[in-house]
Amino acid sequence: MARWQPGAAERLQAAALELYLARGFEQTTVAEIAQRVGLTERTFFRHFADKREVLFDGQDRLEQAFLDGLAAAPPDAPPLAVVAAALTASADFFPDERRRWSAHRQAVISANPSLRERELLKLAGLAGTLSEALRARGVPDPTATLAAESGLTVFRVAFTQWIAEGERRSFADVQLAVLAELGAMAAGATAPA
Amino acid sequence: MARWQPGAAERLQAAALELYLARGFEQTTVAEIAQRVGLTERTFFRHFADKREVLFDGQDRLEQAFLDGLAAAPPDAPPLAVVAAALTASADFFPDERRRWSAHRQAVISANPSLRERELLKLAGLAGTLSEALRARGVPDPTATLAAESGLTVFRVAFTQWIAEGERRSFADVQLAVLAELGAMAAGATAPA
DNA sequence: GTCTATAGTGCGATAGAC
DNA sequence: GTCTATCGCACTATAGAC
Repeated sequence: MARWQPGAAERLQAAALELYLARGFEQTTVAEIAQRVGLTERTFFRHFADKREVLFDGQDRLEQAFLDGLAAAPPDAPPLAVVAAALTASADFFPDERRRWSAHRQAVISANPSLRERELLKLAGLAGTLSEALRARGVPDPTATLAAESGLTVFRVAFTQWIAEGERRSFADVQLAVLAELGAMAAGATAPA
Repeated sequence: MARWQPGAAERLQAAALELYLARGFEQTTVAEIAQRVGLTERTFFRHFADKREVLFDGQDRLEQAFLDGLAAAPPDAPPLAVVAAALTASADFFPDERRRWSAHRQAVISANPSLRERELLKLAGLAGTLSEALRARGVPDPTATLAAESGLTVFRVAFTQWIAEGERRSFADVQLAVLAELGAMAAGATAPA
């Protein structure tokens, strides 16, 4: 028999989310999380940089999905269309089966300012990656940054709606609807009478 | 003579920014900041919730400026135009004399992820306030959220440009240029060929 | 795997302003 | 007397150093 069970990181994540949900983020100590899966505090910090980080992984894969979708867009597509392609590619990460889990995780995050901070930093990182990729395609600043940030805004708004009570549409569908709404809003403000 | 000098919070802020700039945020202890202005650690935490917060105040006044500008927009203005009015009102907070100081402060923040997190939380708070105000004007979601978030994106991009080396335009001018660029980008993506 | 610095909190005491 | 700013001390947990 193995000296330690495999999947330490995954077990720590599961235990952390449970405890954060049950008694709140601040009321949960790292020692408790580690103990629950038979590990030590020290081991927790070997896997995750800090107590918050345990809720934010898989970000790399989401980022890669964005980049893949972006790369698949036609070379001459306008910036916002390129971003839309990236967003579409990300929809695979949010199948209907994941909706409940996403809602739980989001509830924990939304309830704690320090977790909100970390979430915003991660999303800002995604926006930075996207705008960087746009610049690599030849889109100049500030257009690249504006397009990337707008894309992330669509992503966030769509995600919030997707996990809302009673929402039935797929993440992809919600995202398309929000994207259309963004276009309408921008057109409404710029269209001459 | 008074037992304590007035303006404790202001003195703590000044000392904190100096030390953060000189030796870095993490390398500076709260005890050092407090000692430098003749106060104790405990008093620092009476004025600021945590070590980061000392760099983020006056946020309330900026928020109020946004709201005032927003309230001054005509009732039938489209959402993004209302947001533009709020942005314009905020320009008073960034006169040319403040450009250098803003750049220094931003350098400290940008150099530290934990400060970036706090900054993003504050900006998200502003966006939340704006979208709330739009909803109060009768703008439905998700348009209200999209307009508010887009406005903050413009604000952030403009601010970054305003403090960039060699930039001479006023904050108001930069912001207008970015706003126009956002309109062009949105139009470019939605306009049929 | 242990040891330690530091952030941050709770409660109480003190000293001045009014 | 009340109110408020400050300080002192004990304490926990995070996070990093050794």
